[in-house]
Amino acid sequence: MAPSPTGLLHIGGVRTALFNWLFARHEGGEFRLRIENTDTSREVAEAVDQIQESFRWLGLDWDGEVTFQLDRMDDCRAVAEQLVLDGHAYVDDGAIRFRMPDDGVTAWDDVVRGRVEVQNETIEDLVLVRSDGRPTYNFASPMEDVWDGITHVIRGDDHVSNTPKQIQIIRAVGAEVPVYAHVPSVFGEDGKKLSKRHGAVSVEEFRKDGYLPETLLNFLALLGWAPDGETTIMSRDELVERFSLERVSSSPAQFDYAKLDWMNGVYIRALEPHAFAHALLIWLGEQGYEWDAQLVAKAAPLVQEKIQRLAEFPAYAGFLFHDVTPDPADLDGGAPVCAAARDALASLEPFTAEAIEAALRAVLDELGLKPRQGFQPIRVAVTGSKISPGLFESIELLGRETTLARLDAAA
RNA sequence: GCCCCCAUCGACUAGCGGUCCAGGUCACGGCCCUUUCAAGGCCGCAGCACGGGUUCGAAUCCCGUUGGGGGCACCA
Repeated sequence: MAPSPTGLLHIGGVRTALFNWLFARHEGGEFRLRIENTDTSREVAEAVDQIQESFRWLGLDWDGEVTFQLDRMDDCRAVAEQLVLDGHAYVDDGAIRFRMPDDGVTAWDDVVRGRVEVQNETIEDLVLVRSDGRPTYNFASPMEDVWDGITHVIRGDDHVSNTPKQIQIIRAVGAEVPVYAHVPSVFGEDGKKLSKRHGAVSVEEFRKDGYLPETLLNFLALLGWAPDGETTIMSRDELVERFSLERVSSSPAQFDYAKLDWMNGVYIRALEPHAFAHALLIWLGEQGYEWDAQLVAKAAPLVQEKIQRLAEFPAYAGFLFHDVTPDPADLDGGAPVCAAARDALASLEPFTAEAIEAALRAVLDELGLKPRQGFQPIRVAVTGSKISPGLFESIELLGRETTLARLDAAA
């Protein structure tokens, strides 16, 4: 995987990285991370760290040290000078250009696209080394592939047109040409390039929105690849075990946020309760919430089946951590029930969900209210919202004192 | 403008000549369950872009049309 450090890691780039990683892990090979920073003018200072942090969070571990393209500037220059000596390149306006063949074709068997042939006459003599001495991407990249012993280059299909150029260079230096696999791009929901207006696009944004890394990997793997027609949910290990480049589709896919949400819900529900609580705690911490960990852990099971993203937790369970201000309209004439509920709960023992339910149902019976009519005002009074976790469990967690105060206020 | 690529339900896909009047998942609609919201269960809607071939037989192979995308830098 060879990102350029121009900003946050894009989700499309992650998918390309994932395919590389899955392929390497499946084959028992190595997954290498290289930063392509030859364009110093576009480099963003923190990008290198952020990219690595994103990969770490996703669990896409790379082998060996991260390499930087710019570190091999001198090596590239030396090769370019040799190519000039060999007659494969020439000096032009201070830059060094590669001499492309004028006829014939350059071809390769792309693992996802099949045989690709390009007429050499359509390829111009590309710049190897700029007049300021820095190598260009199309020169440094294949040279590094050679030096690093890269056997498989799996990248976005925007590189298809670069491939014949790189192959020519590799041949000119007498090295072995790697296997290429060009994976199609990922589009937004309008079929256009995935961009900000579609929603989250960087790994950091998905993380902030409360998606789990395993969801992202599973979802991304299915964008352009499928093991069969049935399987949808696959663990990291299963993905590694079943992945094959040959089954990567050659047609582009659209990013479906609704399906991502559904899948994240599946993963959240599959978590062990303590693991879910842990994920919640980590997320809350990252987002700057300073909520009581004990209470979060207790609240977690109440919402685990209800939310699809960790970021929904504050809206569902916030009433346990701060005051609420119910909309009077939502109380909908429920003052009498709230008053009766207050009395019923005032000295209830034990103050448990089970006992609370029994007591409140008795109240509704007395007032001749249906559950739907009676519980809703109480819910609004206690949680401040018409939508909440289970009412009785919520009340138990909230505690008697706060519950009575809120019922009083509503009454 | 010049090269190149792609094309199955709204979306992701299975299908690699007969087992497909096309299967799975999301979304959507209905019903059930139910203290709200979810979750869950059941049912449903919906597709081989179009036109020619090849073949006994095509979603699957070939050609064209249309539509979409990518590339053509001293960017990566």
